[in-house]
Amino acid sequence: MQFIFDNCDIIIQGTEDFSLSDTLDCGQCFRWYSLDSNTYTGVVAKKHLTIIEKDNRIILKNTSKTDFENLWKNYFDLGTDYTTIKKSFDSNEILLQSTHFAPGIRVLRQEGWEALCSFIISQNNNLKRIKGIVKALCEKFGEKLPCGEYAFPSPLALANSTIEEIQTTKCGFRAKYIYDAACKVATKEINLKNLYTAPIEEARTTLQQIKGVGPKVAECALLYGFARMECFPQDVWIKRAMKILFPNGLPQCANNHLGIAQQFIFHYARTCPEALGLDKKLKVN
DNA sequence: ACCCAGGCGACGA
DNA sequence: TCGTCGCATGGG
Repeated sequence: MQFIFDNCDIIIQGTEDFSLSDTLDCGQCFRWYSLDSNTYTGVVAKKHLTIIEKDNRIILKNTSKTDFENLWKNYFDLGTDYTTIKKSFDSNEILLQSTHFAPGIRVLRQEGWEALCSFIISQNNNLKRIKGIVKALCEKFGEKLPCGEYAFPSPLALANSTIEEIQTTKCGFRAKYIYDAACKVATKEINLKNLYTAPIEEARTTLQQIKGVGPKVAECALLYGFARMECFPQDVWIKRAMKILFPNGLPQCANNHLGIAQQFIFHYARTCPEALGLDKKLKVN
């Protein structure tokens, strides 16, 4: 993978391990929208970005070398060698199929608070509604940026609001959970900075002190928001896949990259359940 | 009308 | 400790 700085654009060459649709539409993030089949736009950390994919290149439009080095390179985890990781999965047939199905998936390194809040919203919900609620939350409580887009709301902005106000975003019963998370984070009762390096069990326990955060939401927040690649969120799709495709448990070759394996399996299972025998009526609890 | 959605908390046994 | 049920809202 090579990076070329062309005026205000960043051109990424060698994109066999990076596809916008695979990465941004695989269910891990909620603030990216496709304008057409090869253009996406989104906001991360108060920065708005348009990205184009064409001719085996990915172009970050109208940004800067500073933002690329300080934000985007880390956000898209461009320093990690996915070729080697995917190769390590090849000894298992199902993992091989899942990496071949969407070879351009990369697990994003999202902001911690945004990931935590977004995955609280994700519970008993679907992707379209999650994105709609997150969008409404940003527009109501987030800082308006010069470009006209909105940043993800700070914990303090939500803690200074009320459950009733938060409910206007149509998040339903999750409003009280969002509020509790915002209060605990804003007051530093829970210090998110510790979660990057704390022992993983301690990090899980800490997050589950928040109302509405159980094992699954905590696991997602840690994986997507705090780069804890040893996490393996088990939602209904992963549970179905485990039952049918991995009845004897995950193969050992997945152990060093559980979070990445999970994302490939999740996307494969959710996108083509029939071909894999993953009937939606399959009970997993 | 009914069921489901990247679950979780409350409650009863 | 473990199973069951309700939960807000919208789409199929």
